[in-house]
Amino acid sequence: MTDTRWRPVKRTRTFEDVLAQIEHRISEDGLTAGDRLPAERQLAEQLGVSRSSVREAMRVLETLGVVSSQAGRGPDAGAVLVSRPDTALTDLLRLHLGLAALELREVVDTRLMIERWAAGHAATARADTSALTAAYEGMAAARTPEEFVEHDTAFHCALADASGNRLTGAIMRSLRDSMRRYAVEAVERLGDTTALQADHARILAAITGGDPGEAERAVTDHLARAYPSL
Amino acid sequence: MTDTRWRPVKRTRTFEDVLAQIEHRISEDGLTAGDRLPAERQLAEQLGVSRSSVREAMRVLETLGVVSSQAGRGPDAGAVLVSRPDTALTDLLRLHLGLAALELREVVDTRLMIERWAAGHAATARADTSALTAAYEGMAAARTPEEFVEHDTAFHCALADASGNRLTGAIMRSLRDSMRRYAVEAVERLGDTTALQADHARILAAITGGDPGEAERAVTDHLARAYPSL
DNA sequence: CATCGGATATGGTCTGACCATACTGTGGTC
DNA sequence: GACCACAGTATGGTCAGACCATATCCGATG
Repeated sequence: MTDTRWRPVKRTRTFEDVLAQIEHRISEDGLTAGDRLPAERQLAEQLGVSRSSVREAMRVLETLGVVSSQAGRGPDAGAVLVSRPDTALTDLLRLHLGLAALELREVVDTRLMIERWAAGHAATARADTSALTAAYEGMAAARTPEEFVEHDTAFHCALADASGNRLTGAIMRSLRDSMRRYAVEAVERLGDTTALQADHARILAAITGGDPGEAERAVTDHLARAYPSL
Repeated sequence: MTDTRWRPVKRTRTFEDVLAQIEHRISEDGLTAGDRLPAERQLAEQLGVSRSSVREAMRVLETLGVVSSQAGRGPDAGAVLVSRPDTALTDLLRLHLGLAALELREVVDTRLMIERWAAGHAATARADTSALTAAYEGMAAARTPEEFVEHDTAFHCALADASGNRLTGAIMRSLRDSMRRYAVEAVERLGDTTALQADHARILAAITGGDPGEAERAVTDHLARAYPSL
């Protein structure tokens, strides 16, 4: 009998092959954000596959925040490499929360972890606090819970960015975005937001004062107040 | 003249509409992992779009670790809802690292943050350490750097899982996977791994002993030894 | 020189076909 | 009745070709 004993466990799908090729090009040619990928039809011909398969690969890359497609003609058109992990992370968290595969508590705990860490780092590094201050002042003018949450989100994301680590910043933004609706509920339940604002002032002061320990404590107290049930 | 003044700012693409519909169904019907989605052709007919658009939406969901497609017939075939954020996160990190949009230092810092946090929580909760012990013993038998890194990864992922937070566990696994190649290089550069193993023993002891402070210190010291340049 | 309009390149969508895969049911065989 | 072989069929995976929408480019025209 002929050799039929092995057979690969799972056939790699064509679009996965396309993905591998593109990823290989990126690392091989040292492509970075701003560079353009060949057009879909051209890529399909180069790789000897149909345009559909190329398109499915593009969709994956777009989902991962690695390319951005633009129709039309000219230097801005076509598939351009970008680096936008935020939206990808947000989609990921939102969907898995919707699937009940993640609990809100896990998200909030992770947030607490990141914020404590970021606050400590920002204080140690005496980071630039202009973005933090701006968000803090915006909060004072907020009239509705939605508005408040919006500025609150900006404050906490600025805090994460102040740590100087883009990855934690991106995770933080995604965590906030995916739980926005719960944040609004929490603020409505609390009613009064003056205490939350005072917390922010304390965090800000600790960072500008360069006191990491106090900054971490302030963040911990703040989140304990915002999510008392957790 | 007819009303042409408005025009939506950006036309939503068909597959995005499909995505929104599917996501709506998930949250509305309370679908969870294990449930099946309609077949591609059927979904296309229901939504009044082509199968290509449905397929592109499926590709997105698959990329985000939310569905898994299987050809054939029967209860296991078709698009099944799953919850596998790990692979999605891994792909995301790997690609953005390849794009030089993230630096290794940021990844390692994030890892340090998670591991300290997880070790502290695991110690506080007196978590089950059987997985940790198994990985620790596997490490002793490792002959090559690759083998060592493999068991080392298992140890650190078990550590993250021991915190009881699936999100941090998933992030940890993705961080490790996306930087595997650098980990092997680091181990090769070090040569001797006995010190690293002693660190692991110390971490393990702190957790089983229920001492969060010591657990965090042990993790910090361990990573400082493994990545001295950072 | 400025402006307008067609040519063109690009992504987005649709249709219909075919293939590979894996279960389902049917019928025959023992 | 139990078992097995095989055709049927529902599913995802891929392909080819067409058409549309959009945005630039470029040449003709004033």
